[in-house]
Amino acid sequence: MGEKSVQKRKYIIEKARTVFAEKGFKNVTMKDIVDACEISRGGLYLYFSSTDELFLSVLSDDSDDEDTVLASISGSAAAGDMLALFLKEQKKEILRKKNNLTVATYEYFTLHKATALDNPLKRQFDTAVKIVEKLIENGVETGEFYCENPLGCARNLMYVVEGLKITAGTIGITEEAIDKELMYVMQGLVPDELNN
Amino acid sequence: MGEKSVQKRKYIIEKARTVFAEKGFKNVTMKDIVDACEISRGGLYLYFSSTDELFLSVLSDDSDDEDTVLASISGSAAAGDMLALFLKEQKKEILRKKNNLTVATYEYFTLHKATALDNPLKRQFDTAVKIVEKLIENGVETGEFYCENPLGCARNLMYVVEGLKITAGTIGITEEAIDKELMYVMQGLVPDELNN
Amino acid sequence: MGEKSVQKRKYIIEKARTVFAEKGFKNVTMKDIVDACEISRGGLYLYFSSTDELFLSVLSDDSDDEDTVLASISGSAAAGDMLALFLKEQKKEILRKKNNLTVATYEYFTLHKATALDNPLKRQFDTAVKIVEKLIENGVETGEFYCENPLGCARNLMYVVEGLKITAGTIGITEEAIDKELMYVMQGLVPDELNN
Amino acid sequence: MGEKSVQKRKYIIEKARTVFAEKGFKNVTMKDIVDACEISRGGLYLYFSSTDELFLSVLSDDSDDEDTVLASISGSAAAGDMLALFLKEQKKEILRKKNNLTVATYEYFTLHKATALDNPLKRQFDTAVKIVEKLIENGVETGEFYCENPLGCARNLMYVVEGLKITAGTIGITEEAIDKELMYVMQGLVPDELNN
DNA sequence: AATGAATGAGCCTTCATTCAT
DNA sequence: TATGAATGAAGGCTCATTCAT
Repeated sequence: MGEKSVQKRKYIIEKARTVFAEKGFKNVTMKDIVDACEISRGGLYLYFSSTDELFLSVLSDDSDDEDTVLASISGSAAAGDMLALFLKEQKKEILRKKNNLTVATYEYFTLHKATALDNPLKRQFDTAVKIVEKLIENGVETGEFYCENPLGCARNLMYVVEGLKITAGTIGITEEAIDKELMYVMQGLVPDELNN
Repeated sequence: MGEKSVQKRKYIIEKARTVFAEKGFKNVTMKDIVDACEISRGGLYLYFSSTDELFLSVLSDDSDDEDTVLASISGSAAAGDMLALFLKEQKKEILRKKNNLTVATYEYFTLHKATALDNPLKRQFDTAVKIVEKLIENGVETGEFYCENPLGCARNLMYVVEGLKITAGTIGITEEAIDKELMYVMQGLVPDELNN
Repeated sequence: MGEKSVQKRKYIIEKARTVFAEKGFKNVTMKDIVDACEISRGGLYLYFSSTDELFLSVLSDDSDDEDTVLASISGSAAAGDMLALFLKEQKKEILRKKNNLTVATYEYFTLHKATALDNPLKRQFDTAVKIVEKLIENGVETGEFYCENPLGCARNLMYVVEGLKITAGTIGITEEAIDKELMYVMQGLVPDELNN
Repeated sequence: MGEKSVQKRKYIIEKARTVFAEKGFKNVTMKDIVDACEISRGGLYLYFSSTDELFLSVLSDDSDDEDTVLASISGSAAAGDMLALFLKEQKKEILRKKNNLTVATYEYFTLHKATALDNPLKRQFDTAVKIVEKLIENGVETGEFYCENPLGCARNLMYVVEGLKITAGTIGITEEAIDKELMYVMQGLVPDELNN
């Protein structure tokens, strides 16, 4: 049961991500994965015994990436710059066609009704809110931002991001529309005297 | 040919809605519908020949309801009251367990990539934005609201609503969290002197 | 169980014939018949309780026609003229697209393995052979034909006709090819001195 | 991809031939084949994805055999002997119960209306006519046969053979009747002085 | 007599999963 | 470890047949 080849496992997860991003969750068959990986059916089962397991692996691999991003943000640059950086990452995520797991993820958790605790979606959302809250608090301290309710503001921002993500994957959205929307949220944070 | 029995058609659509709400779109089979309706396989095909067709029927039946709601809002009450009413409807929609088609709808339009024109999701979103924008403008005129960019503000509100909807359907969300969030958005509209 | 309406029964049989001729036997559904007749499903069952029964009815109705043709041939004209008339009928049968039941009939009797006695196909074939034999014998008596083995010759002619029928329905055949073939058979009957 | 196992493919084709011979074409389901082969449903689909495809494979496998026969006839024996050999093959074909594809083939090409070019039925018929014509011409040269119109004669013979085939498959026919019929045709070729 | 909505058996097809090699 | 042929459960769909009106 060992890890066989960690490298191959990684390889499968990466290929699988593009497949899930393209086709959602339920629509993906083991054959899709097998074809994308150019391995044998049996070979895939050596590493993952179901699409469920594979999808969860893709997801947790994903949050590794996200953690990395969050870590890089936790530097000591100006709060405004860091928030801008964070939003730039979010925008990239919203726009990426090839690796956008949003719908697949929603599909998966609609099917599986994860409890709050083991729901990575919730974990990710909460983490992001906390980060943004911290950034805003820092900004308020340095006078870059003006905000009476950093947590509310952070939450608001993240709900907007969720709305943008799902809109992008279904209705479709232009880059300009995203910029406009994120800009709108940012401006709410800037002190009035700087806004003009 | 006729539509057989309009009543039975309605009945199937209603049962189907609860099934789609529970399981999303792709995960629903004709058999699920048949079981939910307690009719025969052949009987279902008399009315709908695929889950696609059935889902679109559920959706358009749904938007009838929505139009009614929007119509009722277009009354002549105070802008603030009307916006509150609108948000109350949205909250009901976000919370409803039994008939929440959000994820199914997103799934459907991820699969089908409708063009902007025939995408009811877009139509609904745009309509809602326009309504909210109008309400805000009215509110600004009467002095109830303060807002320099009614369209931007309306769009922001609707993205938050989308974010709340999808969150409710996947991560899960409490009524309090929704209230808090909608309240936060509303407060952004209230003139400072009234806010304190 | 009376005959309900003999007229309607006839009507259904006629419509059904064109359907069987177009689509063969197994390929025909009750709906095809119902549509062609523009009656209700239940209505059809009042007259025929299966495609089998209906097809057999079409077939025996058909042999009525054939009997009529054969009767008309049994006149007192010259043998050569009568054989020519008979072959002209056969040619019409071979060529008719709309009402050619050949393949459907073969299909039916492949499925149902009728015993020799109740096989209308055999009855028709044998009757035709007997008629042709009689005509040839008459022709030999009057000196119009030369033939040492009228039965063999008649049988040969009818096998050729069968071959032409099935060829027409599957490979396809031109009118000229049929003429050439029938002519060839006829010439074998004409005394040498008349042939030049 | 590979053809999986050539051996199994052959095996399925052979079993399928007996099924088509027994039941015709349209009447055969994938389940019939699966049962005859004693393999799984999925297993069959690994090799053939429809009865159409399978039937065409049976047919082309069949024409391999036929080509062999034709090749063996193209020897240098006496024309009469070779024609006798050819007719013996035809008789075997007409009589065989287990593998007689005649009706199925006619059914298939009634359903599919192949164009003249890709219709193997036409190809086979034309080839056979050509072979017989050649044999008759050879026989005439050596004085074995007497015939003023070898092509017409060859065509006549082959239409008779077609008639016998379809008769055997539907009405049923005895070996004696076939012998008698083929004999009759052969005698038409023998010079008068030899006939007595 | 006539209608046509409803039923359910049966065939088609796909796909997760197993297993001999 | 790795392969891919084979399996069979499950869902899609059609159609002969019934039956309440």
